[in-house]
Amino acid sequence: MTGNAPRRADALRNHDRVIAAARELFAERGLDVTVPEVAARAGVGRATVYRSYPSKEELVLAVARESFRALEERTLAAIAADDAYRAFVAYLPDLLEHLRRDRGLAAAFLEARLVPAARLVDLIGRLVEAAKAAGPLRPDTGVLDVRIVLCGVIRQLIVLDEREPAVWRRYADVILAAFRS
Amino acid sequence: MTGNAPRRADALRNHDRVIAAARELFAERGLDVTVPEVAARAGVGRATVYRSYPSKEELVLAVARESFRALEERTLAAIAADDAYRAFVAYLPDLLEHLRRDRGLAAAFLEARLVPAARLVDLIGRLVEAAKAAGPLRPDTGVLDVRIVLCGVIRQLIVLDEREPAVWRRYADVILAAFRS
DNA sequence: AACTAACCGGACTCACGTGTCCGGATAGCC
DNA sequence: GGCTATCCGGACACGTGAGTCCGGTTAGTT
Repeated sequence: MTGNAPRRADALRNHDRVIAAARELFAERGLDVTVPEVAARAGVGRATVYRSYPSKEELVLAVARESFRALEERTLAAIAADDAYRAFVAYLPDLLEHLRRDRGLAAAFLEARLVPAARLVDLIGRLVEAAKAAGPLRPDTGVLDVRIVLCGVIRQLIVLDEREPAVWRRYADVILAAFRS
Repeated sequence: MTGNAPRRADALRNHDRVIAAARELFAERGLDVTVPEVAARAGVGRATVYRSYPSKEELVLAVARESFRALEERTLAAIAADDAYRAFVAYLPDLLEHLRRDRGLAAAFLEARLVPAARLVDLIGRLVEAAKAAGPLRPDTGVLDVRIVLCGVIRQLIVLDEREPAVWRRYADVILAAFRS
């Protein structure tokens, strides 16, 4: 790690295989995928996975970090928009579509203990506050509503294993209605 | 069981202790309570619990059955009300208050595989349909919204361990807003 | 008071998933 | 082509919770 000694070629190749397998499996089936399953799909042994990522959480973060960063950027852009309300209205279906496509990302998003997830939820809270000042949202709306309503609906869509894009789109609209005054 | 032979006094006493302990623990902490914990609180051994209830699910049902029946009755009454919309508006905070008070009941309510829970959700769906005909609800609202929005918000309130009555009351209102057109 | 059938509960098995270890194999260098 | 540091992965240790079993005990009857 620190000494960044040149790692052996097979180690690098296996590392790539592991993260590719994890990316696929997490996206398809969420974070309940077990480490042995990831190892099997990658064609390596369990211990090889744990060598690159000391715990399953590290693996999850490695896979999801980029997606979180992208979502954060979109959120910041929406907050900074001229009309934060319109930006929020456009943002919601976009967010849900991303989460629908990647079950692992959605599951990570709902994991309040995960730092990037908590940060993103806070940002969305700030977006709601900004939107409130620019459009017809409930005056008492805040980050708690994001945590309860937005996260609750997303969690339930996952629990019920809903995959239909139209259904997810519809709930973007329903969530918006819940926030509106 | 079948021969309903007169059970010994100590067996009946232990049975009562077990169900009382289960009722308390489930209400306080939900269904994640383990069977050993129930046994310990009841002051009996594990096997004694399994004698009365062959599986944990049976125990849960035994504890929750009465509450489900009561909720079903209230739901049916609301469906049959003159103004189903007003009945629905009054019903929601009432339902949430019951679930807030009994975490085990709330957890059971969210367990779609549990027959009484599924039946209650269906009934609430019928209530929504009836209310739709009598008041300003979205025309495309139905039982799916109950499953996603109502159950989602309740699940998230539990996940975040929210216990404040005022917060639960507020979300009864927010859910209603989500259903409204 | 003695006897027996029923009950009690500690100890056990089983299943599953995370994380560790060490003997064997192999890549990279000389 | 040989040597060694590094990596590989099957086997293992651990923790948790559900559900079972059997020797000891006690309630209820005669």
